[in-house]
Amino acid sequence: MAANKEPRLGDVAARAGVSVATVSRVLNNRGYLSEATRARVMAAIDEVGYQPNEVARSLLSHRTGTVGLIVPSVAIPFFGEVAVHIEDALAQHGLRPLLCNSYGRADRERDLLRSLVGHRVDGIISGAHNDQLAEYATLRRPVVTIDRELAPHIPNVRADNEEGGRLATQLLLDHGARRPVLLTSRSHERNLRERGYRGVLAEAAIEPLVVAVDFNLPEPERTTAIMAALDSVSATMDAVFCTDDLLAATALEWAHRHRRDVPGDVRVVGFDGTATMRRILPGLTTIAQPIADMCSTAVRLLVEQIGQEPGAEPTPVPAIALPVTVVEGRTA
Amino acid sequence: MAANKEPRLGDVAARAGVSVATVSRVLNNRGYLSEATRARVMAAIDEVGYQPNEVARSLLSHRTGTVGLIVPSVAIPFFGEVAVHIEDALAQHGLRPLLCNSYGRADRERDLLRSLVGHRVDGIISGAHNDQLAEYATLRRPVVTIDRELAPHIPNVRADNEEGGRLATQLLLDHGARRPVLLTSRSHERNLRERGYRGVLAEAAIEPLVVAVDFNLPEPERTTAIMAALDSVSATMDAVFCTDDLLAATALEWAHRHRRDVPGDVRVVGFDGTATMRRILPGLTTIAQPIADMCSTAVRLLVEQIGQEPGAEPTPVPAIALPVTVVEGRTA
DNA sequence: CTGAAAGCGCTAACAT
DNA sequence: ATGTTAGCGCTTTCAG
Repeated sequence: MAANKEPRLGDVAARAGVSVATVSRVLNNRGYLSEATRARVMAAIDEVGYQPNEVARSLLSHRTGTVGLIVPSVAIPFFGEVAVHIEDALAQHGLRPLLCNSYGRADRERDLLRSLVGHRVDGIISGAHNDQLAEYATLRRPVVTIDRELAPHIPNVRADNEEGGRLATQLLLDHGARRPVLLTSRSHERNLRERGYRGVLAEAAIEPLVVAVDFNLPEPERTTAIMAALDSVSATMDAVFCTDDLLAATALEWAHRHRRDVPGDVRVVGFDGTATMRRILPGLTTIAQPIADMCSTAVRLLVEQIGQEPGAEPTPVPAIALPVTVVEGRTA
Repeated sequence: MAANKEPRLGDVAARAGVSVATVSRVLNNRGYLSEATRARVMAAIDEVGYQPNEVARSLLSHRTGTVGLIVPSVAIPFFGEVAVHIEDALAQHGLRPLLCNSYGRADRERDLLRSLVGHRVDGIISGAHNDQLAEYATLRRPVVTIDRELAPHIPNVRADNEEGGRLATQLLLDHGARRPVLLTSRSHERNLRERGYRGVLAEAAIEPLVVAVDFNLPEPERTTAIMAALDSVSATMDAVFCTDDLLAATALEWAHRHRRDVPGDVRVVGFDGTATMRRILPGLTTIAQPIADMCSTAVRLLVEQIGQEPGAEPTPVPAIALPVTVVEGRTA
């Protein structure tokens, strides 16, 4: 195994017979250089296989080129896809994500934040699900959230969840459902997908029926809970709008176990529409979030904040909601 | 937005009325300290909300506390799960992963490696799929691969793929299949899952039937290609062993479209058995890789290499193959 | 027990 | 056009 000693600027300088400053200049393409020395330095650089030490550069520039990416778990298809697109968008700005899985635990997220600040990340993109962590307020670092309202002054990018809820519910009604139930992870005022669902049902004068199963329950409790929740409304409903595709998958399994035909006996619509999910369950009818757009937007907002670094005016950026699309499958 | 100026050691020192050296000592718990000053410094530390600058520490210690994690894409369930477990295992050693998606492109992987070395990551864990990138040989940095033979001296952790191939194939035969086809992403001598498949068929005196569809084809070409591949063997086969669960999902869709009952007309077995996949397609019969074990083993090997840093004896670590398990679903 | 000072690898004045 | 030097924020001898 090669000795772990990377060549330094001085090694290149010595080799090229110039000073470190000169090497630094050709590296950063700054100031006046004679073609001759530039060439000589270039040669020396790849003779010794020199690669600038970004750590040293960071110390001076106060920029590490890294961004903390916090998600509940990249094993969840939605966040896996988010991670890919974020990484891609960051790369276009010469940034790399430090991956953090919070598992939905507030304590872990707190530790992660400390660690990221310690590493002096240039910014943080948070898609975690713990609402309102006070720590974010005192971070002294640019933050952008994905599908999560953290605080009024923190930019938030998300899909148009309420419209998505409306589209899903309307689609079920259009296909003949009379009693669509909402299966979600947390039912509350600010659940916009739920609000869309309730809105459409109100117009249609249909009584809403909501069942909730906590997103962060461990398996197999979660699956059991979902099954039980569906059992509890089984007699009265003829369709399910699931606020994410994973719930929808379990709803399909529930129907299968109960010999209920989909969409004949019960219609199912999901939410998220990740590429992976559509590959695994191509038949699933769902509402697709514009993940790639959301991610490039989030990165753009973050980079803008990083750009005006010091402590400039907050440039008010309200929540940005991007349009969703209906993916017609054969489950609704 | 708060000014992006983190407090420095000097700020704490001034506040506590001591020198920076003393603050450094309490931070690192080194040398002799009077309880009085220690307490005073501690107080000062959290009065100013001090958080050590890891960048500066890294410059001195030659350790960044970061590890490059290269995978084709965390949006792929297997690699998403790998990423989660790697992050978890790294965290136990105070390390964080810098996430890199190679999309299976060798040129991108080359760039990623350069960038990671530039960032002076403490090590690299590679689960990417481009075989034999020469760059790895000259990395001067600890490397461990997951499910990938890079070079004889680079430790590799993987599932017992050949045994998995055998188990899958045997299971199909046991369930009555007479002509199981292998659907894989690349057919060749060193495809161990394929070797297991061929081995069992040889014993049973059944002619193997292999169709391959490149893993890195973009959608929707890939799905089309898989469908076509299955069409091409449709008449002669009665079962499919897919070398990953994504292929299996598409095989199920193929059967659905052709009104072929599963497992009545055609039996399907997959490979990987990630938690996510099992949640989405709980009925799928598959061979589960011990992902958590593989990841903690990979991290352990990496940390050992990092520990003996300089350029010590390579401590020969042959490929480690961990046992797989059969997940009985209802597709075989 | 604590402080002063050197230096990690690099960039940016300031000289020459 | 190129070299010298002073830090970036921290740890670590070496003094005291």
